[in-house]
Amino acid sequence: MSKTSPAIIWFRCDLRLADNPALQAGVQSGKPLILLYVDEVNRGRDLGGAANVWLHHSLNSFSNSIAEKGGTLILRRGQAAEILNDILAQTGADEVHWNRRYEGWARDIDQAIKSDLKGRGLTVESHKANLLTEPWEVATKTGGFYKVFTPFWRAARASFTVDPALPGPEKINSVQGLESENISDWDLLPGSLDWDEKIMAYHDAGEAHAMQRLTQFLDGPIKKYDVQRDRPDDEMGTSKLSPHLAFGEISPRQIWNAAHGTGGDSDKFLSEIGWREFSYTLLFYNPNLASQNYKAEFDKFPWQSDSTKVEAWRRGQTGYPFVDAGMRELWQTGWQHNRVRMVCASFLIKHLLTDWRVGEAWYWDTLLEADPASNAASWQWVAGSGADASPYFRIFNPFTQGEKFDPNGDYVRKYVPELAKLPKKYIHQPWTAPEQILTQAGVALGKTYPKPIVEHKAARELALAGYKKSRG
DNA sequence: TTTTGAGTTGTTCGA
DNA sequence: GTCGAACAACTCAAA
Repeated sequence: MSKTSPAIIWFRCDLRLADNPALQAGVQSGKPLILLYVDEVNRGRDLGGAANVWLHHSLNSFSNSIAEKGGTLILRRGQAAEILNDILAQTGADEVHWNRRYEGWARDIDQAIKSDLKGRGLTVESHKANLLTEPWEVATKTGGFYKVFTPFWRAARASFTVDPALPGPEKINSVQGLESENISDWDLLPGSLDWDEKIMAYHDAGEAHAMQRLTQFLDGPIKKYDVQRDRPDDEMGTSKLSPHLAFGEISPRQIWNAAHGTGGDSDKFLSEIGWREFSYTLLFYNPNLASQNYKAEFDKFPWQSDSTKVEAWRRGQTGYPFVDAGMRELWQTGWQHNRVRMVCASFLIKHLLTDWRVGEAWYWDTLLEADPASNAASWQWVAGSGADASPYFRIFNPFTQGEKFDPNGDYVRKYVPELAKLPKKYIHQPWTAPEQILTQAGVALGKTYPKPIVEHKAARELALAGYKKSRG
C-alpha cells in the first residue's frame, strides 16, 4: 500500500462529515482522498419525488461542507461498480471505504463490488455507521432475530455500548482534477413545477441543520416527549429528525450520545431510535419487506380497490378532517406527524380496505425521508401483516383521535382552512354540526368540504368482518 | 420439550 | 363522565 495511492470514500446514505467511520478511516490512512457519491441507476427501488428533492439539497450542503475543509465531492451517475472501476483505473487508488446499508438490492451490489475488488488485491472496508446495532449483533438465545420489539430493544440495550461519536475531519486532502457531474443535470428537482420549493420552505437539509434540530429538541421538547409527541398541533412536540436520519446527515450514535441519560422522557425518545433499529433488523432478514406480507397468511386477504376513494385519501378529501389534515400536511410539507401517520394509514387500510402497499408506495413518493425499513415495517404494522403488529381489531376512530390529540382543532385549521371557522365542538365532525353553524362558518358540506366518503361505524364493522373471515 | 408470561400507540359497549 | 370487559387467539422468547 502506497501512501500516495488514493483512497476512495463512497458515500451513500451517510451525507455527513462528523461521526462518519468510512471517512474517518480514509482520513487516517493519510492518503489523498476521492470523495464519491454515485446516483445509482441500478437501484432496487428508485427514490420517491420528495426524497429526490431532499437528496438534491443534502448533496449541495454536503458538497459545500467538504469544500470548506479543502476537499471536493465527486458526483457521478451510473452503476457504482463501473464508476469505481473507472476511477480506480484513472487514479491508481488501492483502498475503498463505505458505510453499510441494509436493503437487499444494496447489499447485493456492495457484496459483489467488495469481492471483486478484494480479488484484485485492493483494501475494501465496510463500516458500521447508520445503526447502533448491526442486525446480526442482536440475536435471541436460539440464534434467530427478534420478532417482537420489546425483547429486541431490551436485549439490544443490554448488549451494546455506544462509543463516543467521531469528530469531523479538520481538513480533507482530495485528489484534484477528477471529473464530476453537475447536480442540476441529475434532475432531482421536479422541473417546471415548484412544489419542491413549497415543501423545502418547511425544512433545511444538511448536517448543520440536523445538529441544530437535535440541539433544539434536547433543549426543551424532549422533557415532555411522552405526552407531546402525540400532539400534531404542537410543532415542537417531536424531533422531526427523520429526513436527516434517512440521508445520514446525523447518526443514531450522535443522537444516542446526546440524549442518553438526560432525564425527562429521553428513554421514550430513544426507544423511537430503537424502532428504527428494529425495522432495519426486519428489513435485513426480510428484504422484500416493502412488497411482501411479513405474515404470509395475509396473502389471501380480500383487499378492495376503489380508486376514487384512494385518490380522495391521497388528496385529503375523505371528509374526516383529522385524516385530511394529515394527508395535506404530507403533500404540502413532505412530512407527517407520527400520530397522524397511524390514523391515516389505519383509515386507508381498515376504512377503505385498501392493500397497505398502496399506502406504502404513496408515502414512499411523498415523504422526504422515504426510509426503506421504517416505512415498510410501519405500514405492515398498521395492516396487521407485520412483525409485532397491531391487532386487527385496533381500528382508529378518525374523529375521536382528532378530538383527543388535536383538542382545539388547530392542526385541522392549519391544513384544512375551509373548516377554519368551525367551532372546536364540530371541527372533527362537521357532519354533526347544525346547518346554521355550518353556514356561519362558510362551510357547505359536499361543496366546500366533502361529506365523509365512508360512514365510520359501517366501515369499521366491514373491516372487522373481513379480518375475521380472512383469519378463519 | 413444555410451560409461562407478555405483547407501541384503540374502540365500543354496558354498567 | 368513568370504568372494566370484550375484541381473539396467537406468537414469541425465555425459563
